[in-house]
Amino acid sequence: MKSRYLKLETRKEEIIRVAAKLFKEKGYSAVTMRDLAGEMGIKAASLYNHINSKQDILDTIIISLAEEFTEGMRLIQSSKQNCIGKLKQIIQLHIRISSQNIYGMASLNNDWMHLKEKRSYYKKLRSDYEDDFRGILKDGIVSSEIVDLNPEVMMFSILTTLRSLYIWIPKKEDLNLEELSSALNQILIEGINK
Amino acid sequence: MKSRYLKLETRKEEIIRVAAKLFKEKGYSAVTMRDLAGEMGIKAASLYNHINSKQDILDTIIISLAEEFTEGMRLIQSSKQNCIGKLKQIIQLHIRISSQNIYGMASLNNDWMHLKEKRSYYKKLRSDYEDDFRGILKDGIVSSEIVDLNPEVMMFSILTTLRSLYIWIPKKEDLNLEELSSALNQILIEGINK
DNA sequence: CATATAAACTAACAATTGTTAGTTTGGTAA
DNA sequence: TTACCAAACTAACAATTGTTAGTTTATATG
Repeated sequence: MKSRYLKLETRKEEIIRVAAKLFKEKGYSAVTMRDLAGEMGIKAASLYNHINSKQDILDTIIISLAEEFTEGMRLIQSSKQNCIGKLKQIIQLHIRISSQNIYGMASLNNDWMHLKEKRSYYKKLRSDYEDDFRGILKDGIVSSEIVDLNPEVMMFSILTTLRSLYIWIPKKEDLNLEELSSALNQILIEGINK
Repeated sequence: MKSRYLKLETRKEEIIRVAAKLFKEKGYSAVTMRDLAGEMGIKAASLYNHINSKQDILDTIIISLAEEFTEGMRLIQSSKQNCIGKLKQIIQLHIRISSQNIYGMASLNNDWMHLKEKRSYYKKLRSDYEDDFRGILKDGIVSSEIVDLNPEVMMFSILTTLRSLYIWIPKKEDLNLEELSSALNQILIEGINK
């Protein structure tokens, strides 16, 4: 048996990574198994030695990311911080996950509707995440940490910005993640901070 | 000849409108001409009495919207206002166009990569738009109207929020556009306003 | 009535799709 | 050597794709 213990990435993981890159460029539906195989330097049929189906690749990409966000939010919720502190941690969370998985984030944002069995599970995770986010904002309003504006609009504004980081981070290699984090903290938070 | 003078919408326009709705739900690539025909209550081949190709539908949806944004920015630029005034008008512009064409905005955001001959033209329009936007922010920094933060991050934050309005507006029928406009003005502008 | 036209239809096409079956290759372990 | 196995291959499939050709239907105009 070929030893994988020293290897960083299995062949399967490599396929999923390359698939995510193609999905970002053209979207899940427009990427064919022959496109993916071509990018891997093999024939389409050979992919099936490693993966079960095209659908499976998408499921893996999206669900693993969604669960990562869920786990991140869980940790933030369980920490004893005020509203602003939690918001800053959410920004950090999005920057970290997005920068580590630029390609996958595109699928998470744009191709979740092509999930099948996993679709309702994904929607549950997303909905719970937004509920937590909204809760943090509402607490902040009650405790007068943030301005008393429609929490739905505040969440929408912050969250869509964070969800789009994957589009933007790769274009700005000169700006490091520390600077980005600092700038976003100011722009997104100070704005709603009393 | 059947009189169209009194009609609000030609059959072609109806097809394009329905197509945009389907494109929003599943993305351009995943929508088949049979899907579209089914939604119109006719057979796929019948669509071709009205439209030239599937590609043509996408081109029409995206380019007309992109040109609408370009024209809007042109008017804002030619008006004699300060930075903040222009930013508020940009917010208005996005709310107006997005609310009038919820479905088309999805294609503009997610399916532009499936343009063919029109792709470079689209990218030119978008790039020019962003240059104008950036210019307004830079002027605002020089004139001390807005805080001296990375204009790229500021533009990214505001613009991604505005570009995602189409996702969000239809879910919030209780919130009228006046309220939305007012809330966004506060959240997006006051935040960067000194 | 005769004609024209908008707008639907049926039938079919060539290409492309995801996937399967069965086979070959090359390296590793016994 | 021998056996094994991961990972590639060729060939093919049934279904689906966008689109074309030719025809029918219904309505409106002269």
